[in-house]
Amino acid sequence: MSGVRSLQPRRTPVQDRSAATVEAIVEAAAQVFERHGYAAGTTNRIAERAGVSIGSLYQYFPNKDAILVALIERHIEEVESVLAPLIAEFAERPPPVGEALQRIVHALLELHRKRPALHRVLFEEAPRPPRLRARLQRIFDLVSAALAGYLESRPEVAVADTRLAAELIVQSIEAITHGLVIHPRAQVAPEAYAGEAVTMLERYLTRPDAR
Amino acid sequence: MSGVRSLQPRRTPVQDRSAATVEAIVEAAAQVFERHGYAAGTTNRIAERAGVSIGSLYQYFPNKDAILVALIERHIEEVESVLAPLIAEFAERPPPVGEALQRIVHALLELHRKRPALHRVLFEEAPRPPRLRARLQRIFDLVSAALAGYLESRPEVAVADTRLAAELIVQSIEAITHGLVIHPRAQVAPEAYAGEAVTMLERYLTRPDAR
DNA sequence: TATTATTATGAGTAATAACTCATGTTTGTC
DNA sequence: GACAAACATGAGTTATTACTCATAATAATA
Repeated sequence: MSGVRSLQPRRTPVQDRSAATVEAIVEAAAQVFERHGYAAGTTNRIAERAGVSIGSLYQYFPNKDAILVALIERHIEEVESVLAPLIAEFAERPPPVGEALQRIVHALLELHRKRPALHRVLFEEAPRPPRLRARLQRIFDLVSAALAGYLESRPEVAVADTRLAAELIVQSIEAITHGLVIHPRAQVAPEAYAGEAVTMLERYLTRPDAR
Repeated sequence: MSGVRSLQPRRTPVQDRSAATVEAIVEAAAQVFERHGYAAGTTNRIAERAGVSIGSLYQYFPNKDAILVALIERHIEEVESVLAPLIAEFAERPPPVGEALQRIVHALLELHRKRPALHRVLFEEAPRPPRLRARLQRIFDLVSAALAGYLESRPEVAVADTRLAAELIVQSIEAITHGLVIHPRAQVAPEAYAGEAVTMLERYLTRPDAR
């Protein structure tokens, strides 16, 4: 469990049918982890669910962790594809703070609402290989830097340290959406909650004119 | 893995030496889970670490989950013992919002800083039995209600819905301290970060006088 | 001291699950 | 159609681990 094990595939798909096999395995893994968690999500179960023999699974994934990594990378790409256009737009035509926050929170909430149980497994229960941790860290830093730049560009923003503020906001949004989606509380509607979170962040960043 | 299994001990300690055995097992479990995680934290390892035979372990804990539950309950009691006096004091002599937030955040951060790795196992990696989930939910609701009452009592608080605000604040503090402690980022000092979080929450709750 | 209740022991069992490999099948190429 | 490369198979191996139980040691009690 502690040795350095490769996450590279044994064999890279060449023909279409093997590409389909790999895709089936990844999707099956998502469903199995979703239902059974990481520990009880056995490779045999994944293969069965994918309609593929256990041998085929190990043709393309050297071990169980490699399947997990494939799933996490998939999610990361999804997040990037959602955030990148927002960041680009905010750099070119910076909208008011309220609108910017609203759109970020909304986009992330939508994204995470799709498969909450799977998300819990990927980001809480399962072990996170170091290389992935580094990658997530890099993304976090990039997003924080972009947000800090945006905050600088807005006149209504009034905080002492935009860099620190950006880090706090990214962390807060991440933590709040995760918490909301992964550990839902019956009491509060997600929309009302998310709306209030936006209000909180907006009030933090801006002070009303003292006249 | 899905059946309803008792979490009650087989045998309740009567003599002092058996009480010491139980204590040794619980502490050993903390250390083993801390180092190896839940899945790889085997009962045999726990017994060995406790200097006790595996048979003794199963005299007092019917299964592995029961040990986990004992650890979580221990932590819950710790949290309660920290929050209860604060809540009581805030109800009697409500301090300014900034001070109240500061003290809550500081207290929770201190508490969670002690054993971050263990905390990750207890609250992210390991399965959470339903009964425990219900208990945590109840505590969350009680704390939120108390905080809402406090917010009502402070004139400088200016939010539309104190109940909603209280829920958001509790959730945010929980999420931020967990995130900070469990997934530390080298970039930012925890103190600066926590301080900024307090600022954020304070600005959210209060608006400067418009004169 | 004799008897009983409590506590401790640890080799052994049964179940599970990650992973292998020898063999068979399909596809592409000439 | 013949050959080779790619792909697929699944029974079996090996290792691990939660948990049991028959037995022994210690403490309380009469």
